[in-house]
Amino acid sequence: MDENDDRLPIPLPTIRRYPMYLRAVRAKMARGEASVSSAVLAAELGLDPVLVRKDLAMSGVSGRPRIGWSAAALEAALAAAIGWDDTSQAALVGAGSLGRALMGYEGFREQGLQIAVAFDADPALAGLQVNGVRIRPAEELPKLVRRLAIKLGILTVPAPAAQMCADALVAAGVRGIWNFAPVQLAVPTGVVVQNMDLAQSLAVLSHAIR
Amino acid sequence: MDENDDRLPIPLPTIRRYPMYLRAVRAKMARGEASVSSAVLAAELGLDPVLVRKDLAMSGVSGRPRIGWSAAALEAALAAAIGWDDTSQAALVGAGSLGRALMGYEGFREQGLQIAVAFDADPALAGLQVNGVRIRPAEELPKLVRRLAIKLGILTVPAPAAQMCADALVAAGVRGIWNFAPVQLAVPTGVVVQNMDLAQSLAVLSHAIR
DNA sequence: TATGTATCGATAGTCAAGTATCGATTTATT
DNA sequence: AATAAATCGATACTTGACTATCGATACATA
Repeated sequence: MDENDDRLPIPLPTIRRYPMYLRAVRAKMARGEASVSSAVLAAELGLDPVLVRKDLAMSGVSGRPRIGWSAAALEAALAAAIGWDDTSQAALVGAGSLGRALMGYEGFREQGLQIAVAFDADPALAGLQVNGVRIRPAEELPKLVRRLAIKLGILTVPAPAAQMCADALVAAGVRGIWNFAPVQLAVPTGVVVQNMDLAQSLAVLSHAIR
Repeated sequence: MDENDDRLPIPLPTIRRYPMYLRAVRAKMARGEASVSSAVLAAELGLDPVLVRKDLAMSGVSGRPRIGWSAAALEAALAAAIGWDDTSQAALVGAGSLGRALMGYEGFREQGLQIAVAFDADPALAGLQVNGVRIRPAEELPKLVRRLAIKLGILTVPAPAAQMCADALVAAGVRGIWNFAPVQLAVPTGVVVQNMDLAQSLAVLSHAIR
């Protein structure tokens, strides 16, 4: 199902909302409902119905007046749009407390993500197993990531080590990095970095309640 | 220092970038530099110099041509704008692996955040101590949060429990919730929710490398 | 002292996201 | 069969963030 529509590039804000829609749609399916309407989705998620329709239309499916959208079709289209339709393997670098927390997170499965390997520079951690994945010494990263053809790296190392680890991941063939370190990474074009910065989020919150 | 400027409401994207600036400025101060220029900051952070100037101007400080901005003044102004100038206490709810990882995170200190108490429904966790903070049974939440006058809640519980815990926090007087659960919380007006949704971030990444 | 240069600050312009409105379509009801 | 109601889809509008340009300022150097 890789008929990847050149309809239009989907706006980033829309992509960010897709997981919300996907969860809501899956919940409806689990309750046996075959269709969903923009009005109901909007009410549940606190959005404008028009925005919901626009977002869903970007995925390529069409709704039917008076009925809504086919839940099954939506589920498939949304998952495909965000690349969650098939499982992709990831390498986690930095098995500190945050890294191990992510390794233990069950939710990734329904997001098409599987942490296939984990690495840490600390020899004391090597050999430890979390959620069925063994932590390996950092030296094995280049060979293993390349051999497994892993395209996604999860970076949960302390800030000073982040750039070095990112370089190693890129050199091993990774195409995207999910960066939890509070550092602006420099990567070659073609490699995508998504920052998961706690500080950014916290800043918005504490500014709002100041 | 609560002369909270009615200059202009600071745009949200700007607020999100403030932590980046703040880190960069602090790094320069640590290296003994008294001034920073928009050009240098922009280059380091991968931004446009004009955008940097606009962002920094929102904080209320003025730069000097040919010199740049006073690092010390910037540091103070940025920290004040995002409410990191004085330490605020937070209550963490849900001491699972993610919750404990956050409790162990050292970086919060320089972001003016101190996790003062932690709660969990699991009696097996109650009494356990992480990073100097003891985990308490959930029943004590209402009384303790109110007694300590805590204004910020960190929600790291499983999705089904999130709304209930949010309600409890709000009832106890919390004004802002940092929500790590993949759920759209319903809260009364006046209470701010900031979602830290792993799925949103992951969606952008896996869509980009699809 | 005069000139050059790096830097800020303000104005105007562009673009994208979100909002509002209204017509089109399909099902339900009488 | 006709009418009503609910919902989608398309168009225009508004808002806000970012970008580009240019003049103003202050320090360095000759």
